[in-house]
Amino acid sequence: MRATVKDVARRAGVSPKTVSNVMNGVVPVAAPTRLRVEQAMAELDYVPNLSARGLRNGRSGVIGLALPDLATPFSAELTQSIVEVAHAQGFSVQIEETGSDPHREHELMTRARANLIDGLILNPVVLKESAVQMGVALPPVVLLGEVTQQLADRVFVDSFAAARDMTLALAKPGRRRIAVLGVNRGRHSATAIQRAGGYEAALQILGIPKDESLMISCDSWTPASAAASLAEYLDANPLPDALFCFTDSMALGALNTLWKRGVRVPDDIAVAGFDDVNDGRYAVPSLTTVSFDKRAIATQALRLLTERMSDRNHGQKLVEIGYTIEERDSSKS
Amino acid sequence: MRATVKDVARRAGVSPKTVSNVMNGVVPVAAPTRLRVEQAMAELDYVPNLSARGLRNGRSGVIGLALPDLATPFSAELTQSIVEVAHAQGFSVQIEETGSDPHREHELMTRARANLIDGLILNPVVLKESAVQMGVALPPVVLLGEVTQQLADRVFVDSFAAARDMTLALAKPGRRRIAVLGVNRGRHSATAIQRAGGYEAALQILGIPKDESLMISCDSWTPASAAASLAEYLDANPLPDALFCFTDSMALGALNTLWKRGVRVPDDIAVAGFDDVNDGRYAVPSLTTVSFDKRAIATQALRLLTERMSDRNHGQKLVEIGYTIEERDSSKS
DNA sequence: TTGAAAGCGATACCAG
DNA sequence: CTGGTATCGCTTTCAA
Repeated sequence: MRATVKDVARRAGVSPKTVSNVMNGVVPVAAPTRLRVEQAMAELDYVPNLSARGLRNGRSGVIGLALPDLATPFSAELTQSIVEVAHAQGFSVQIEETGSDPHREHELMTRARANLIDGLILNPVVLKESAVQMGVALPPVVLLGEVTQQLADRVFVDSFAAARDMTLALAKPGRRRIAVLGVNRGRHSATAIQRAGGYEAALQILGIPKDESLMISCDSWTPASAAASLAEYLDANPLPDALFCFTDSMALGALNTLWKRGVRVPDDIAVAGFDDVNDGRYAVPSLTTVSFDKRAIATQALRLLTERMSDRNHGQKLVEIGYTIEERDSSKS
Repeated sequence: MRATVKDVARRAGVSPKTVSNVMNGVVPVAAPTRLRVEQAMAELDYVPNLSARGLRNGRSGVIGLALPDLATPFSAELTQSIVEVAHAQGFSVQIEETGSDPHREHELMTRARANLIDGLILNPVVLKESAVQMGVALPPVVLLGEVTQQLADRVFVDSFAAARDMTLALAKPGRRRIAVLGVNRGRHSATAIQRAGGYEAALQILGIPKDESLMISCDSWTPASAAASLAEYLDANPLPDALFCFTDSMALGALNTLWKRGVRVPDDIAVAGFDDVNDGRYAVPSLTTVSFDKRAIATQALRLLTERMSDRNHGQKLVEIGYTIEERDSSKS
């Protein structure tokens, strides 16, 4: 049977309250008393029951992290940062996968309280204003990414500007047929819309007419799906001069397809991605990409979340994270 | 203020017990009563408090997943499988990172009860018998991987045999200088020891004398570390005929280094990895690897964990997961 | 089939 | 600075 505060208190000859004081360290306790209590805790191998504490305090010390696809390297790197930052602040992280399903995104937000979590960091894909509005009593939530809505706090990279700048960077002399990979026809991924928008803005700046046939769709943002989509595309279309993939994962799949067909990168086609994951940096050739500080995202998301937890009523807070264009071998001219 | 069972009960004109019965669905409730209760729950936007339930039941419905490095694609894919399988069984997953620190591994096991979790799936790196033995009252734990100890349940791939078979597969005619990358000098990674052992066993079968200078160390199993280690190695040593990296992540880093130096894969050197991550399948060239079913690992780990939770006293259970050698372009002869 | 009341373990209030 | 006590929300005997 596990030891409780009562057991510790009895063994130390004090009251449960004193034991609690020793643990929480906020109320001062006389040194000898503290020593007796600490010894009793050690002897009994005492471990506090967090369910009980959570019930009493109304906080569990756990935050939720919900991502669309847990299998991607980007998810892994972001998760690592968030877990490490959360841990440093005394939070545990409970992880969820939404599968880009708006219904699931909504359920996670509204039922968060049931899931034993004090707050939620959510990377939504299609979450619209409506989904956030309807929940009257939302838990503290911080959104990650480009979704447009006015209620929840949010940490984001300016995908529009980044995609525009990347497109401009790809448009070296002689490279005018610039394709994008990752357009989602049908589904309304906010990220895809932003990045496609930035791409189109760049074309306008460059004076290149928009060509629908250069916008390659790819519903699942995975290497497998990207490789297949690009292969199918190249069977029916001429090789573009450059290919801007909306994620590094897709870019890696694209590189594989190009290599299989004997297309040389960057000589025959320049390739770029977005996210700057480790595997892109070590791709063959190393991948040009939009880079941003994932640790900063984690830090800011946790800051916003804790601020929201302590004051549920302040206005919406937005934090923008900067980006850089990392030109690597896949687009060197 | 959040609604409680009492509020629901009052509104439905029943007792709290009846509300509880409706939720848990085990004790039969008359249809009209159930309807009234369900309506009351909906009207009050009732969400059960899991801390209270956990306190009462002694179970939180959360399991822990502790991995050495959350940033790797392998961690991501394994996490995805475990989250999905756990979710299907009604468990949430709390994620932790050990950083390969044995002290942290031990702490997670012994303090698991404090962390609000019912059980722990742990992928240890250096956990020795001692670390498991000393905990008198361990929580339900399932270990992942090759660590040798006799107490905790475990799901594993036979790394020794897999490494042996991969080495044999690499040893095509004319390829006798087979190197390995990922040997950990100093630290005692159980996985590294197993894989190095399998490699040496294959050499013996092949009648190739072991050559210490072909065992390249690499403490951190990341692409960055692998790329750097291999570069340093190649500066001082001739190119081997084949390179067996102990993880796909390292292999990707190695491919990058080889490519930068103009070494052709597989013509000049065959390369292989271990884990079969998505990014390896789409590497340039696509990566030969040891493949195994990550979903099966998740399924079996959860089965062992739930069995252990319902019976803390049965003997140690071991489940072996099969593997296959996937020969892809990086080692085609 | 349903109701009343006890109690899981930790904490905060209020005395002393 | 420390002790008694009520309480968080839910489930579970035991009765009816």
